[in-house]
Amino acid sequence: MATQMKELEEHMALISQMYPGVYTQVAPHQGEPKPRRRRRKNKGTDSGAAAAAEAKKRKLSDEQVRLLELNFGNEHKLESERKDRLASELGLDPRQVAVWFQNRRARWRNKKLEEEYSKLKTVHEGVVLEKCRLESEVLKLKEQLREAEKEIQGMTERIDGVSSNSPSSSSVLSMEAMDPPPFLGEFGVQGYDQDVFYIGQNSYIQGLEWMNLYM
DNA sequence: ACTTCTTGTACGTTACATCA
DNA sequence: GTGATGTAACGTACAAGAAG
Repeated sequence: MATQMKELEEHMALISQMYPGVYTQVAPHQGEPKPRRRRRKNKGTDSGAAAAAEAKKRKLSDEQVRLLELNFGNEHKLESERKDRLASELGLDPRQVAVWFQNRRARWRNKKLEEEYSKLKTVHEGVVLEKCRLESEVLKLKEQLREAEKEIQGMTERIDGVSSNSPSSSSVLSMEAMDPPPFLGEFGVQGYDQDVFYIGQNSYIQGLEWMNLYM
């Protein structure tokens, strides 16, 4: 929970960087939140007709919303001069215009957060996929390595068998005779007959074929 | 420098309208 | 009729700037 809050704060900080002047208050409220005062209900306080008339007024007309949206599109911040001008153009109270902008900014931020979230989610899914692919590659390569080591061992044993039959050549080829074991320069081929370490080219290619699936 | 006031903002919440 | 959703409006905390 604390981590989620931290992530959210970081996210909001990011948005404030991306859209300066729109989200300016980054600092979270510290300590225990003070209890909020409950707003009393209107029901029963007014006469029925007055309440109905009041209720009718609540929703802004399509034209009012259209103009407000147009203004919001131009600039998310609302200077008092613009607020007053808009209010008189729309026949609204300046307070209503201010509230509309507040709520509109909140909706905009939420939408932005959702967009950011889905972008990050997509990236994350890609990364997870790549991780799986790399892990599978590691497994394949390990398998190849085991095969190669087995083959080397087999060949070493064959060489040993041969050398024990002809002692004159043992000093040249026996791996045990060398300490440390000759991993033979950088790639372990120097000093050996190329045929001794030959691994069929096809087996290597087959081993890499799976990679093409991802290319 | 300090306090106080004003204004604007984010955020959380409430009340109401609308729709399935 | 009812629950879900959208939104206008409100209450609160906070920051910044102006004024005294």
